[in-house]
Amino acid sequence: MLTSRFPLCTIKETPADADTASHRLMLRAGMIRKLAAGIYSWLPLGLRVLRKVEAVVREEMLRAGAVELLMPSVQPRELWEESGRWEKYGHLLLRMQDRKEQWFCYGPTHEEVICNIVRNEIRSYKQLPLTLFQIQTKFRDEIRPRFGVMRAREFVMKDAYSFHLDQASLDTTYRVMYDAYARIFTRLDLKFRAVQADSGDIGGDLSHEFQVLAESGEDAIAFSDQSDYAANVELAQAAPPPPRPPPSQALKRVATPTQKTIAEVTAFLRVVPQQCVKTLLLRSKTGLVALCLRGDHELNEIKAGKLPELQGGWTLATEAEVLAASSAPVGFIGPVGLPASIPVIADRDAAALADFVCGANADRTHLTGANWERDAHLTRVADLRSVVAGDRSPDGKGQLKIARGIEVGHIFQNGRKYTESMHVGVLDEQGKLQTPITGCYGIGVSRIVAAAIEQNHDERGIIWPQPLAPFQIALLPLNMHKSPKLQTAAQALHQELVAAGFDVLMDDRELRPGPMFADMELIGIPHRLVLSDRSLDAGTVEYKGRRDEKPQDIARQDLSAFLQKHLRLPV
RNA sequence: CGGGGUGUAGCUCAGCCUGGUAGAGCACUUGGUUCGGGACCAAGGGGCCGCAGGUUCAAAUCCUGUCACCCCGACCA
Repeated sequence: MLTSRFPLCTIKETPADADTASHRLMLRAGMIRKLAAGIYSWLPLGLRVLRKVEAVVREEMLRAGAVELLMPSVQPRELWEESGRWEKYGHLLLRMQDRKEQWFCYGPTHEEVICNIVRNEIRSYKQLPLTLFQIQTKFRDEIRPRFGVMRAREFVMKDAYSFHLDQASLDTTYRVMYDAYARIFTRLDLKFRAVQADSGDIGGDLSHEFQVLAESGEDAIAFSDQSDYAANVELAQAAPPPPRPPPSQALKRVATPTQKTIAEVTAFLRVVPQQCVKTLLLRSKTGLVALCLRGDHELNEIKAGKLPELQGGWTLATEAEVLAASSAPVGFIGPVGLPASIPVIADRDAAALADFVCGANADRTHLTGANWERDAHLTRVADLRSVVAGDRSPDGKGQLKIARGIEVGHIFQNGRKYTESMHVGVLDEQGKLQTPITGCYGIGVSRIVAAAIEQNHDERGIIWPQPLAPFQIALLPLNMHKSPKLQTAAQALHQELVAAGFDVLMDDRELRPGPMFADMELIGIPHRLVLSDRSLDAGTVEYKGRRDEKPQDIARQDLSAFLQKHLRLPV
């Protein structure tokens, strides 16, 4: 490919509304352009990268036994009403009407459509298990799109759905997909972790996320430094604390005239936050609920949401409700002496404390030497808190560390959630109608492009991992327009490289060397060959890897062997 | 949805307070010089100042409305 025929669209200045490295570099390198909030065009250069990701994903899905199909991006309302998600999906669903005023949505995901296909086309257990996938543009009307294509409203996703008659079959496919995902991200040269995850609104039981490790990631993941335990912090558990020691102190009231927060109380009473219990009053559908946490821990709202007492949603109690229930303002609530009608649920670590400090349910007063059972009723113990770095891993091996990640893949087992509501049925060996169980498996194809850049860039631009690079080799003949013999040599080398199967971009613009080098480094082509009259006379070609400090001269006759050795042929 | 901000040339922005013929740098075109790390000189092209009303002899500038976009939060596979 010649730069004179391939619009590079690079820009020197940093665009105003680019917040992260990948967003900035994708705009500067001319990969994408914004059309509206969270909606981007893929320019030729960006599309080449997107296609490379797709190719790897497609190849590995096919290798894993999945079958490709393509479903519509626009879907009728009726289908979504069957699953109940026309209402439930909320504002994330982009709705629209056709000329007959029939309602449609732009598909944010395709469970409904795939179930519709399977229920119409698959009749017999002999056709199962079946895994279908597509690579498709999706639209989710995110409240706040940001970071370019990382959290866009319109994005490219690979989604796969598997159908099974029994759990063992689903487990097998789930494992196959897990392995295929690991192979995909390994092939793309990304540093990633597979982590246990919350299945969220998709619903279901078992779920793993594939997180590309990056400082700018929106998710926090916890992993053991000595085992392969890894989980999203939404879900991660710490090892349970040792049993509670017996009480050794008497309960004592202390005046805390102005101290409301844990930090103020611990400073005033000269105790550590680990010896305090903080109490949160929540308003649930059925009444007030008190949750107790150790002073240095934070409530994990996803874990809390799974408590039976909080089914159907909850909010923090208002100041008035707190005052009415505990006869103390916010800041002085504690588990001792709360009305019996309020269940007290303590996090495991809070429940393991003896002789702790807590609010006294009286204005400007705290308690020291408080103990569960003796002083405070304990309805139940649960895991309620978010893990912190340094917690012991739940498998007993090592300590948890916390890193940030970009979610690029998510696999779920979702039971019969969709097949039941969508009335998918197949006949089993006995001729009995069975509702299949399903798994679903997503990969954020366009997000991977951004994630790869987050992991691979420097101050000059992108540094593509070879499998993602839009071109493998940048061929730069310096001042070629001045030298007919250089022109001839450059064209010959270009053709030779193309014939050898490499993706080559030759810069035939009449540019000075500086801008040429800068452009090729910005767009991140991993290998650079420079030809000049000087090198021609010396019978060499200059080679420099994108990460190399210095270029090296390769004898012209050795070049082919050199490249075969250092470059992988494109997929 | 709440709070804050911005809309002026392809990009980054000045001009607005204090109304009076539309600006700079970068990018682009042409000519010349330069030529291994984002050159220089000269000459050009390019803007209904987001949109709609209003005030005024006169509006990018003041007023009202509206739309879009950005940031923080809430929210969110």
